[in-house]
Amino acid sequence: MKDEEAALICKAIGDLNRLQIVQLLTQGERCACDILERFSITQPTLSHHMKILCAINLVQARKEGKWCHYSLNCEKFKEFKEYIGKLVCC
Amino acid sequence: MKDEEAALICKAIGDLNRLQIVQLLTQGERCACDILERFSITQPTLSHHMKILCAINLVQARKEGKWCHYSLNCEKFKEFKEYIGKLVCC
DNA sequence: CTATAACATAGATAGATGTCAATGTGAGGT
DNA sequence: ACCTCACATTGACATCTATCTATGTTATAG
Repeated sequence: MKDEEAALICKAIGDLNRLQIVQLLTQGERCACDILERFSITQPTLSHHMKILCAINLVQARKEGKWCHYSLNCEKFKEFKEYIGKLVCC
Repeated sequence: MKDEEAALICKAIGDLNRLQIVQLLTQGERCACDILERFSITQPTLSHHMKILCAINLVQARKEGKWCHYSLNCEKFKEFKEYIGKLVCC
Protein backbone atom coordinates (compact mmCIF):
# COMPACT_ATOMS: atom_id res chain seq x y z
CA MET A 1 0.00 0.00 0.00
CA LYS A 2 1.22 3.45 -0.96
CA ASP A 3 1.58 6.32 1.47
CA GLU A 4 -1.18 8.27 -0.22
CA GLU A 5 -3.73 5.51 0.26
CA ALA A 6 -2.67 4.87 3.84
CA ALA A 7 -3.03 8.58 4.59
CA LEU A 8 -6.54 8.55 3.13
CA ILE A 9 -7.51 5.59 5.30
CA CYS A 10 -6.03 7.25 8.39
CA LYS A 11 -7.90 10.41 7.60
CA ALA A 12 -11.13 8.45 7.23
CA ILE A 13 -10.79 6.67 10.57
CA GLY A 14 -9.43 9.83 12.14
CA ASP A 15 -13.00 10.68 12.96
CA LEU A 16 -14.16 8.99 16.16
CA ASN A 17 -17.55 8.01 14.79
CA ARG A 18 -16.02 6.45 11.70
CA LEU A 19 -13.34 4.65 13.72
CA GLN A 20 -16.02 3.12 15.92
CA ILE A 21 -18.11 2.22 12.90
CA VAL A 22 -15.13 0.38 11.45
CA GLN A 23 -14.61 -1.27 14.81
CA LEU A 24 -18.24 -2.42 14.79
CA LEU A 25 -17.87 -3.78 11.27
CA THR A 26 -14.91 -5.92 12.30
CA GLN A 27 -17.56 -7.99 14.07
CA GLY A 28 -19.36 -8.56 10.82
CA GLU A 29 -21.84 -7.06 8.41
CA ARG A 30 -24.33 -4.51 9.75
CA CYS A 31 -27.22 -2.71 8.14
CA ALA A 32 -27.31 1.07 8.30
CA CYS A 33 -30.19 1.09 10.78
CA ASP A 34 -28.26 -1.13 13.19
CA ILE A 35 -25.24 1.18 13.03
CA LEU A 36 -27.43 4.24 13.44
CA GLU A 37 -28.90 2.92 16.70
CA ARG A 38 -25.48 2.83 18.31
CA PHE A 39 -24.39 6.37 17.50
CA SER A 40 -25.66 9.80 18.48
CA ILE A 41 -25.88 11.12 14.97
CA THR A 42 -28.69 11.62 12.51
CA GLN A 43 -29.34 9.32 9.60
CA PRO A 44 -27.99 11.75 6.96
CA THR A 45 -24.79 12.13 8.95
CA LEU A 46 -24.35 8.38 9.12
CA SER A 47 -24.99 8.16 5.39
CA HIS A 48 -22.28 10.77 4.87
CA HIS A 49 -19.78 8.83 6.98
CA MET A 50 -20.54 5.57 5.21
CA LYS A 51 -20.04 7.27 1.87
CA ILE A 52 -16.56 8.36 2.96
CA LEU A 53 -15.66 4.87 4.18
CA CYS A 54 -16.93 3.33 0.94
CA ALA A 55 -15.18 5.92 -1.24
CA ILE A 56 -11.78 4.75 -0.04
CA ASN A 57 -12.91 1.16 -0.47
CA LEU A 58 -12.45 0.32 3.19
CA VAL A 59 -16.13 -0.58 3.51
CA GLN A 60 -18.45 -2.28 1.07
CA ALA A 61 -22.19 -1.76 0.70
CA ARG A 62 -24.67 -4.46 -0.23
CA LYS A 63 -28.24 -3.51 -1.10
CA GLU A 64 -31.01 -5.92 -0.19
CA GLY A 65 -34.52 -4.60 -0.67
CA LYS A 66 -34.92 -1.53 1.50
CA TRP A 67 -31.87 -2.34 3.53
CA CYS A 68 -28.25 -1.50 2.97
CA HIS A 69 -25.72 -3.83 4.54
CA TYR A 70 -22.23 -2.57 5.19
CA SER A 71 -19.17 -4.70 5.73
CA LEU A 72 -15.44 -4.20 6.02
CA ASN A 73 -13.29 -4.79 2.96
CA CYS A 74 -11.08 -7.24 4.81
CA GLU A 75 -8.46 -7.33 2.10
CA LYS A 76 -8.03 -3.56 2.13
CA PHE A 77 -8.10 -3.46 5.90
CA LYS A 78 -5.45 -6.14 6.04
CA GLU A 79 -3.24 -4.15 3.67
CA PHE A 80 -3.64 -1.13 5.90
CA LYS A 81 -2.73 -3.10 9.01
CA GLU A 82 0.35 -4.39 7.25
CA TYR A 83 1.32 -0.88 6.23
CA ILE A 84 1.09 0.31 9.83
CA GLY A 85 2.78 -2.82 11.10
CA LYS A 86 5.77 -2.23 8.87
CA LEU A 87 6.43 1.16 10.42
CA VAL A 88 8.99 -0.01 12.94
CA CYS A 89 10.11 2.46 15.56
CA CYS A 90 13.85 2.87 16.10
CA MET B 1 -5.35 2.80 24.06
CA LYS B 2 -8.79 4.34 23.93
CA ASP B 3 -10.71 4.98 20.74
CA GLU B 4 -10.50 8.73 21.23
CA GLU B 5 -6.71 8.71 21.33
CA ALA B 6 -6.43 6.33 18.40
CA ALA B 7 -8.73 8.57 16.37
CA LEU B 8 -6.55 11.58 17.18
CA ILE B 9 -3.43 9.75 16.05
CA CYS B 10 -5.15 8.61 12.86
CA LYS B 11 -6.27 12.15 12.21
CA ALA B 12 -2.73 13.40 12.71
CA ILE B 13 -1.17 10.92 10.31
CA GLY B 14 -4.13 11.30 7.98
CA ASP B 15 -2.17 14.11 6.37
CA LEU B 16 0.32 12.82 3.81
CA ASN B 17 3.10 15.14 4.91
CA ARG B 18 2.72 14.15 8.54
CA LEU B 19 2.51 10.45 7.70
CA GLN B 20 5.76 10.71 5.79
CA ILE B 21 7.36 12.71 8.58
CA VAL B 22 6.44 9.94 11.00
CA GLN B 23 7.80 7.42 8.55
CA LEU B 24 11.08 9.34 8.40
CA LEU B 25 11.25 9.47 12.18
CA THR B 26 10.93 5.70 12.42
CA GLN B 27 14.50 5.74 11.09
CA GLY B 28 15.64 7.82 14.02
CA GLU B 29 15.85 11.34 15.36
CA ARG B 30 15.92 14.20 12.85
CA CYS B 31 16.31 17.94 13.29
CA ALA B 32 13.69 20.24 11.81
CA CYS B 33 16.02 21.47 9.08
CA ASP B 34 16.68 17.90 7.92
CA ILE B 35 12.98 17.17 7.73
CA LEU B 36 12.32 20.45 5.95
CA GLU B 37 14.75 19.58 3.18
CA ARG B 38 12.74 16.52 2.22
CA PHE B 39 9.35 18.16 1.92
CA SER B 40 7.92 20.80 -0.36
CA ILE B 41 6.55 22.97 2.41
CA THR B 42 7.73 26.14 4.08
CA GLN B 43 9.38 26.21 7.48
CA PRO B 44 6.32 27.60 9.31
CA THR B 45 4.16 24.87 7.80
CA LEU B 46 6.57 22.21 9.00
CA SER B 47 6.56 23.82 12.43
CA HIS B 48 2.78 23.61 12.41
CA HIS B 49 2.81 19.90 11.51
CA MET B 50 5.40 19.12 14.17
CA LYS B 51 3.30 20.91 16.74
CA ILE B 52 0.34 18.71 15.88
CA LEU B 53 2.42 15.53 16.10
CA CYS B 54 3.88 16.64 19.44
CA ALA B 55 0.49 17.69 20.83
CA ILE B 56 -0.78 14.12 20.64
CA ASN B 57 2.48 12.91 22.11
CA LEU B 58 3.37 10.81 19.08
CA VAL B 59 6.54 12.81 18.55
CA GLN B 60 8.95 14.30 21.03
CA ALA B 61 11.04 17.44 20.61
CA ARG B 62 14.52 17.91 22.04
CA LYS B 63 16.11 21.35 21.96
CA GLU B 64 19.85 21.58 21.54
CA GLY B 65 21.19 25.05 20.98
CA LYS B 66 19.62 26.44 17.88
CA TRP B 67 18.47 23.06 16.73
CA CYS B 68 15.32 21.17 17.50
CA HIS B 69 15.54 17.40 17.23
CA TYR B 70 12.37 15.42 16.73
CA SER B 71 11.92 11.76 17.44
CA LEU B 72 9.09 9.27 17.56
CA ASN B 73 7.59 8.42 20.92
CA CYS B 74 8.12 4.73 20.39
CA GLU B 75 5.98 3.71 23.34
CA LYS B 76 3.00 5.68 22.07
CA PHE B 77 3.57 4.49 18.54
CA LYS B 78 3.70 0.91 19.75
CA GLU B 79 0.42 1.35 21.59
CA PHE B 80 -1.13 2.68 18.41
CA LYS B 81 0.13 -0.22 16.36
CA GLU B 82 -1.30 -2.62 18.92
CA TYR B 83 -4.62 -0.83 18.80
CA ILE B 84 -4.78 -1.19 15.02
CA GLY B 85 -3.48 -4.75 15.18
CA LYS B 86 -6.27 -5.77 17.50
CA LEU B 87 -8.91 -4.73 15.02
CA VAL B 88 -9.42 -8.13 13.48
CA CYS B 89 -11.54 -8.36 10.39
CA CYS B 90 -14.26 -11.01 10.34
C1' DC C 1 27.09 44.11 20.20
C1' DT C 2 25.48 42.94 15.88
C1' DA C 3 24.42 39.68 12.42
C1' DT C 4 22.87 35.31 11.16
C1' DA C 5 20.85 30.77 11.59
C1' DA C 6 17.09 27.76 13.40
C1' DC C 7 12.82 27.63 14.76
C1' DA C 8 8.17 29.44 16.61
C1' DT C 9 4.19 32.45 16.48
C1' DA C 10 0.69 35.52 14.45
C1' DG C 11 -2.48 36.63 11.07
C1' DA C 12 -4.77 35.79 6.80
C1' DT C 13 -7.16 32.91 3.50
C1' DA C 14 -9.08 29.36 0.62
C1' DG C 15 -10.90 25.11 1.03
C1' DA C 16 -12.37 20.97 3.63
C1' DT C 17 -15.23 18.87 7.26
C1' DG C 18 -19.05 17.34 10.44
C1' DT C 19 -23.44 18.18 11.32
C1' DC C 20 -28.34 19.02 10.70
C1' DA C 21 -33.18 19.86 8.58
C1' DA C 22 -35.52 19.19 4.51
C1' DT C 23 -36.33 16.58 0.64
C1' DG C 24 -35.73 12.84 -2.84
C1' DT C 25 -35.82 7.81 -4.07
C1' DG C 26 -37.00 3.23 -4.29
C1' DA C 27 -38.86 -1.02 -2.28
C1' DG C 28 -42.71 -3.30 0.31
C1' DG C 29 -46.99 -3.55 2.47
C1' DT C 30 -52.12 -2.63 2.64
C1' DA D 1 -52.82 3.84 -5.72
C1' DC D 2 -51.11 5.17 -1.42
C1' DC D 3 -48.43 5.00 2.57
C1' DT D 4 -44.42 3.83 5.16
C1' DC D 5 -39.79 2.44 5.88
C1' DA D 6 -34.76 2.59 4.84
C1' DC D 7 -31.56 5.16 2.99
C1' DA D 8 -29.38 8.90 -0.12
C1' DT D 9 -28.92 13.66 -1.60
C1' DT D 10 -29.14 18.65 -1.17
C1' DG D 11 -28.21 22.85 0.86
C1' DA D 12 -26.80 25.46 4.70
C1' DC D 13 -23.75 26.55 8.39
C1' DA D 14 -20.16 26.84 11.80
C1' DT D 15 -15.84 25.13 12.59
C1' DC D 16 -11.45 23.28 11.41
C1' DT D 17 -7.31 22.80 8.48
C1' DA D 18 -3.22 23.40 5.51
C1' DT D 19 -0.81 26.73 3.74
C1' DC D 20 1.49 31.04 3.10
C1' DT D 21 3.90 35.72 4.32
C1' DA D 22 5.55 38.46 7.84
C1' DT D 23 7.46 38.81 12.19
C1' DG D 24 9.22 37.34 16.79
C1' DT D 25 12.62 34.67 19.64
C1' DT D 26 16.67 32.53 21.00
C1' DA D 27 21.29 30.85 20.44
C1' DT D 28 25.76 31.04 18.29
C1' DA D 29 29.52 33.32 15.59
C1' DG D 30 32.43 37.13 14.58
